[in-house]
Parts: sequence; structure tokens; C-alpha cells
Amino acid sequence: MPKAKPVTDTTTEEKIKHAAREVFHQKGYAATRTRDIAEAAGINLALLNYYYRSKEKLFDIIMMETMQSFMGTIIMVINDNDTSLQQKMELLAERYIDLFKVEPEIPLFVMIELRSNAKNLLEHIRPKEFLMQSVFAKQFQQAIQDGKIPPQPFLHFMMNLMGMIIFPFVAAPMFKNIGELNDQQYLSVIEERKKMIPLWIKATMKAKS
Amino acid sequence: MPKAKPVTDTTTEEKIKHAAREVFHQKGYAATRTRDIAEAAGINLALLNYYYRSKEKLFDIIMMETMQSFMGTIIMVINDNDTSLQQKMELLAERYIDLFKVEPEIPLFVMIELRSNAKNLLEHIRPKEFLMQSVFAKQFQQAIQDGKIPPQPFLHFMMNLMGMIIFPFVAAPMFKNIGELNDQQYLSVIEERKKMIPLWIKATMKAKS
DNA sequence: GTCTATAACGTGATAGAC
DNA sequence: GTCTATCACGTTATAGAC
Repeated sequence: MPKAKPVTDTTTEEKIKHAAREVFHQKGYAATRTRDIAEAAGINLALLNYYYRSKEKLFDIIMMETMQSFMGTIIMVINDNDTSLQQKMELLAERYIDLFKVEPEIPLFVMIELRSNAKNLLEHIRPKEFLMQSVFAKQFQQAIQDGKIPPQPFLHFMMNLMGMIIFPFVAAPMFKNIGELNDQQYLSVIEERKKMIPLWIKATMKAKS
Repeated sequence: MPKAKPVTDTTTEEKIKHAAREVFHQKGYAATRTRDIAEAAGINLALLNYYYRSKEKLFDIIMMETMQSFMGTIIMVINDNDTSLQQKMELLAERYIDLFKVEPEIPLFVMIELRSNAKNLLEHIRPKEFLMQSVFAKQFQQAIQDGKIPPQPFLHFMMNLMGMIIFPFVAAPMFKNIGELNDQQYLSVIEERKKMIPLWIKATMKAKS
């Protein structure tokens, strides 16, 4: 069981939110009981409602902050004018893997919530707008025009890149079993991928379409 | 909303199980109410308990059958002595994509269940045993010994292959939004990947480690 | 086998003492 | 602010008529 970040947890309000983040991430909205959160926070159930009104309101806060972690990572990287396409891929792999090393449940949590609440979430975060108009996307198209890579759909490229980064976290139990690895060993395997993913992706981009 | 396979649904017992499979896949165990299943099956709630005793027992059956779909696909392919490594990759991409086109919720469902019930499920299906001792794994090692590909970990190869196949289904809402695609269009994008994935994977295998 | 009515239980939320 | 006790409600499961 991976622990979330080392936090001081000063106020009761923060203790509750911190516990909620962990429990919601691990079990999802429907399966977590407010009593689980209260217990994890070491406080009484009534306090949860005192500070956050309801389970749903608390969840919305966690959801928003989690999406911010998830999207913030990519946003900071893909619109930097001073990095190349190749460097952006390296940064994406590095930043995401570092994020998920601390909170490995985020990817699956986000995918589940996107399924059950796609419409709401997507029109709020608008991945299409900021991704397709990013420097990253433009550099990709430029590389094609410059003949550096063959013409190919940006979507497949993104699926492969994000899949290589994220999928090992989504399917961690399976791969840990296959490789007979404990949590720590598994993380060091994933650490290797930081360097490899950009090379692999580069190779796929040159493959004939 | 993707529909599950066209089925005759003869008996009441089958109608219930078919409805349960759909609802459990779409919403997960905790979020589905037995009433949802009864309604989807067009029967009364009491009948569900009459045939399957409890929500949990019904779920266990669905889980088992789903894992069978999931693992059965790979098992049939990876131990065939008459196909090459390359052909096996092609078959895996084709079979899995065909399966998930019919029931796109399976991948996320399986990942969620593996998270919340890893120990039980994994010691029952033992992916490590049958995968690592498969003809597929042996052919992979042989290709390295023959100098056809550089030495590299089988686990990374599997992560990349399975990730390319499965991840687009797990993160479908996100990619549909990015590409502005409806369900049908999205499936035809994924269909393209059947041919491309083996080429991409081949390219990654030749990249320097 | 299939239904209606209801029992038994778990969970979210609140009242009210301190 | 924090607690205990309790309410109100939804859900699983069953009893019993047909």
C-alpha cells in the first residue's frame, strides 16, 4: 500500500482533506464511506460534515485538486517555447512519473471519474482546446512539415506517449505479479522508463505509417 | 453509451446475468444497485435474489466470466507453436481490439477490480506463471539470443504492447474529447491501431536500451 | 417462477451537550 | 471545535401470496 506525501497536517480541516484524498483515490467515490475518511483522519464523523457539509462537496474538492495535479503537469510543459519536441516528451515522462510515484492511484482514479462524469469534467478542463493549440502540437506538425518524421496522426502519437507513461500505473497489480516485484522494485522499473519512453516514442514516430 | 453483444437472452436467469454484466462493467460494484440490474433486465428485484442469492454472488460470477474473456484472449495466442513472435503481436492487437470494441468497459473494469482485489484474483489466474513460461516469452528471449533485437527486459516490452492496445480504451473519454470524435469515429481510429501497433512495437524493440 | 410488501441493515447527515 | 447519540433514508434481502 503506497502512502501519500509526507504532510504536516496542521489543522483538523487539513487532516480531513488529506485523509479524504487518500481514501477517495484508493477506493473511489461510491465505495468510500465517510466513516472511513473520519477514521483515517483520526477525527469524529461529525467533524467531516462540520467542515465540508457533505460527502459530495468534499469529493468535489478532492476531484478538482486531483485534476489540477494531473493537468497542471502537462500544461506547464507543453507550452514552453524554449524546449524542443524531444525535450517536452522527456519532461512529460519525468514529471508524470515523479507525480505518480508519490500518488500512484491518481491515474486510475482520474480514468474512473472521467468515465462516470465525462461531460461535466471535460467541459470544465477542456483538454482538447489547450492540447491541440499547444506549442507541443505545433512542434509535432512542424516536424512533419520539415520531413523529420513521416505524416501521422497526432492522436495516435498522444495515445502511445501517454499510454507508455500512465498504463504501468493503471495496471500496476498485474505487472507487479508478472515481474514478481514489490512496490519499491516496481517503482524502480518504472523509473527506468523515464529515459526509455522518449527513445521508444521517437522510434515509433519514424516507423512507416 | 456502448451496447454489449447482441444476445438472444432466452431464460430469465440469462437476462439477469446479461444485464448484470453490463451494469457492473459500466458502474463498478459499489455504484451499482441491484435495482439497476433488475430494471435493466426488465424483471423484478426479488427474482435477482431468487436466481443468484446475493449481489455479491452475482458479481463474482460476472467477475469470473469477465476475467475469462480477458485472459482467454491472450492465452489462446501466446502458446501457439505455429506462429512467430511478430504474428503473436499482430494477433494480440487484433483479438483484444475486437473484444473491446464489443465491450469497451472491460479494461477499466478489470483494472479497478485488480486494484481492490489483487491478491485473490491474481493467485487465481496466475498471469505470471502462464505468461513467463509461454512460447511468446521464449520467442522473445530467442530473438535476443539470435541478435535480432538488443537485450531488453520482457516486462517493458509487455507494458508497451499492452499499453498501446488497452490504454485507448481506458482513457477513451479523454481521447474522444481531444479528437472530437463520437463513439463510432473513435472505434475506427482504434481499428487503425491493429495494424500499427505491431509496427510501432517492432520499432521500439530495435531502439537502443 | 414471479410478484408485492416489508424486514434488516448500513450510511450520510444532524441535534445538542460539552 | 469536538464529541455522542440519533434520525432519515436508501439498499439488500426475504417472506409470503399468487
